[in-house]
Amino acid sequence: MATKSKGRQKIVMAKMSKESNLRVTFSKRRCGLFKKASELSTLCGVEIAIIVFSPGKKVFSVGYPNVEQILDKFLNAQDSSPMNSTTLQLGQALRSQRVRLLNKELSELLIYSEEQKKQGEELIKLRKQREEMFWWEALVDDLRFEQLDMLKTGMEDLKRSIATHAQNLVMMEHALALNGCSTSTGLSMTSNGFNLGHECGHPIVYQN
Amino acid sequence: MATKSKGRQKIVMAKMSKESNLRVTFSKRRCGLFKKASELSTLCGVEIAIIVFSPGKKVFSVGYPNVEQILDKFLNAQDSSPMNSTTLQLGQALRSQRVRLLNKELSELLIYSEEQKKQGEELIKLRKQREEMFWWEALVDDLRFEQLDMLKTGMEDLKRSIATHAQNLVMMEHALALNGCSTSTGLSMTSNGFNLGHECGHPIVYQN
DNA sequence: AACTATTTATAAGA
DNA sequence: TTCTTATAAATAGTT
Repeated sequence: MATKSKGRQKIVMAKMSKESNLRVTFSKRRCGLFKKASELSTLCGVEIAIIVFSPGKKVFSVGYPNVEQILDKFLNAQDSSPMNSTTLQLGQALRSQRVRLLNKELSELLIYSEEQKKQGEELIKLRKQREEMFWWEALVDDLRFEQLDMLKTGMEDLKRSIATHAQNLVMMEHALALNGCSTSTGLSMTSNGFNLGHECGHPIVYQN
Repeated sequence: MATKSKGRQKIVMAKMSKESNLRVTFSKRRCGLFKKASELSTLCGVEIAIIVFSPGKKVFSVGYPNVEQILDKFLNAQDSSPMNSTTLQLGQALRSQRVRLLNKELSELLIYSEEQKKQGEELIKLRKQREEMFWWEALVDDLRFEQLDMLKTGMEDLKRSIATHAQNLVMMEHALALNGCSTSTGLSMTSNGFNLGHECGHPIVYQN
């Protein structure tokens, strides 16, 4: 009786030439691989994840207990620096590879947005996260970039001079008013206290 | 002659009880698994990544062509929204699951930093990425938070009033000088042009 | 780490 | 595709 088959034959370790053979081999070996992974996880009680892209670019994945969790652990574990175990979780996340990577990506996104000279969603999100600074940025947005450098010097001088000249300016405002100039939009309109005290010995407050 | 060994025996699929056996089995099977993955990748020309945590919590990983690249592809592939294929890569990254996740983490980090009332490294990094706004933030840093709200109103009024009052202020400076007051730190010291033109019909420039 | 009897995976053919 | 079969490969228990 002739043998029904030659049985399993040794194959060379190189990309298979026949497309049809390749596809069936991929399916068989992928199943075998996933089974081995399952067994390893069960026998040794360890976590494992596998991601495979098929010849047709479809993605297959398994994970014990699940893929996402293991990827997260892996990505964060890349930070090998030994540190105080009492450090807050957020403190750890701060230094993690993943966050550093994302900072890099964010940086690229921000540069991209700026190069495109439009305010991207990311910039807006970041602004919302820092609400106490929001108004500054809104103010800056109102000015063209070419004006900022000049404005910078002007404002810095202004900041220094306002405190020392405050009382003089109030006096001058009064003098102007006597001269018939409108003060309806002037400095003295400020209804809140206007305090630059940390550079002065004592707060100087404008009032109507 | 007695058989030297009983050979390979069938085992039950459950966590191995003997710690020593478990560790050696983990090593053997992990090697076997990685070899199978390598073969699958070579034979079928596909991308594959495996991540395993050992019983001792050490992380082992392989990837063809490399782990990070495959994880990135996998994470981004999770974003199933079909979109214009001509969209820029950065535009795609903008919408990717990974970036969204990192934005969330960054947001939490920023909130955390602010709650701790200290300027964290992340805030500083973000500042450096937006250098054209850097000086504004440095200025703000010089002021205590409680002062900011008052300063806000003051500065907004100031911005509006400076343009219309510019010439009047110059006049007043001169008047003050005549009155014997020092002008060494005054507004008129500004040596650059100081332009707030976009709110005025034409630029108004201070000069000595 | 090496050995070997067995189990398990799978290439080829139907 | 799925099933079969002969053989290659992996590995449990032992040294």
